[in-house]
Amino acid sequence: MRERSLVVARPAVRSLTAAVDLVLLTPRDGSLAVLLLKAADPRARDRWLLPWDAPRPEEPPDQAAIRLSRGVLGVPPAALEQIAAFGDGRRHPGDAQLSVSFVGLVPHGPASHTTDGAVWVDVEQLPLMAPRHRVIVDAAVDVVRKRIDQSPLAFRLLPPSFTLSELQAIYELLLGRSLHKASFRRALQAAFLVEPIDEWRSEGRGRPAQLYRYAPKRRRGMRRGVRFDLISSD
Amino acid sequence: MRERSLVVARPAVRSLTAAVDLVLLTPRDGSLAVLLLKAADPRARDRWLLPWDAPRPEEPPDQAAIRLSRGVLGVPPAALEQIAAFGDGRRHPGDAQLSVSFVGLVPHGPASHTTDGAVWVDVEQLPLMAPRHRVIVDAAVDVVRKRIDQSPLAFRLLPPSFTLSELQAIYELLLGRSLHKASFRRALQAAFLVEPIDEWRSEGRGRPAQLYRYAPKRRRGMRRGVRFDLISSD
DNA sequence: TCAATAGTGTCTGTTAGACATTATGGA
DNA sequence: TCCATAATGTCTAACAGACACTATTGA
Repeated sequence: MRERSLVVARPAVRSLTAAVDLVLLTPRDGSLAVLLLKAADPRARDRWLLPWDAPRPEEPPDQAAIRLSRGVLGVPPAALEQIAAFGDGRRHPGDAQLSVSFVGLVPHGPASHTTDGAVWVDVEQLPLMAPRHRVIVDAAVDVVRKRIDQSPLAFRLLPPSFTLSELQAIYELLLGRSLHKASFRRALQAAFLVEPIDEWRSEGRGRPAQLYRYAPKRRRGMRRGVRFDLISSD
Repeated sequence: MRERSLVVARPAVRSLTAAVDLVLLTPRDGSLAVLLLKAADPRARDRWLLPWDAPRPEEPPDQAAIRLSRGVLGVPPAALEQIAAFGDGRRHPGDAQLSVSFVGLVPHGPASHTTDGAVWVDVEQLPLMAPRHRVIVDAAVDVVRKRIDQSPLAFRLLPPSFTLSELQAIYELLLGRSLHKASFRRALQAAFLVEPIDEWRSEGRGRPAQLYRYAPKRRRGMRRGVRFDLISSD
């Protein structure tokens, strides 16, 4: 078996064309929006693009993602997570063989100052895009939904002090479903994630809401038994 | 801001050196083992390596990972999941700028036939390796533990028919902790993942165990409220 | 006073985990 | 017979989700 000994021999690195593709998400009008750029050339095959670029020499991919965010928004994202590397046949706007993709979360405030040609689009109403960019956006939303209960992503979208209703709204947006108010607050208490500060905020009509701040205490003990939720049917 | 308009202009792809690195895991002696290769050159900086290679022209990274597995084991892995792309400063044995890494699961049977220079090593007792390979192995175990309850990874490590005790042992191995027998079986029943076949297997002393086969029915409804387990402390 | 939102108390069905018990083979 | 393993029944504490209720403001 010649194939098998080849592997033990010293492999040699090889070059390929690579891009860093960035999915910036922000809460907007009660739903999640992704930042898309309009192609400079109107005759371009793909009218709408994710921000992307080739990493510069010696530049790690996550640094390239941050640079992309600064380029379109002027600020780095409040949270940045790698999605995956996509290198299948699906077409990339720059025909990169490999796409290292990231998802960045952006709070609502600074999100409005974008460069020309950049628009926030509801993730449920995407326009026609390059096939690879399309799957990257879908994967980005999946990544956020899977990691939200294991990293403080939601808090990065809020100012230092916030009401529990605001926090719940962010969770509902990122998870894509509504949560039960009392259960949400009980779970929060049990997790020792937030603590109340001595301030209240009155917003229009109802009773003023107490403000909280993110103050994670030591993590709780082990999670319990195996849950077989959401098993994919292979 | 000149920086900002640069992004809207058409980026150009650029080449960089890339590798595909593969973490093959198998159950062995009651713990998880990873396949390492001994460096061909004994004066090499890194004595122990993960199987890796540059992807061939036009070859998707996952295909390169399967090719690597065939090279060292003669067979493709029973399950393959992408870990991530690592492109930070940590040193790679081939000095690749970017590592697209995969974790493959291999059942115990065929796992013994390895090429010369390939050994199975307990993941808890890793030898000195290149820094990037070290973080890739750690990330591989994390990926398996996070995806095991959302994809049928455990079943890929078992023959078509198996006892529930064998299945539980695989879960315990992959999760790295012991599970409660009655709860495990209840969860299994509730998930409609397996069905009994009309066979029993007697193994040594005790009562013979009924054999089961993997037969996932339609997935269950939504999972319930937010769980704040295992929140990382930022 | 009403409307609207914040926040809490209580009940119920589900279930994880503990424990005990039965079942069934081999030594 | 004793022992080891399989498999199941029962109890309890924890908890998600539902519902109702109180609290507190602006209109």
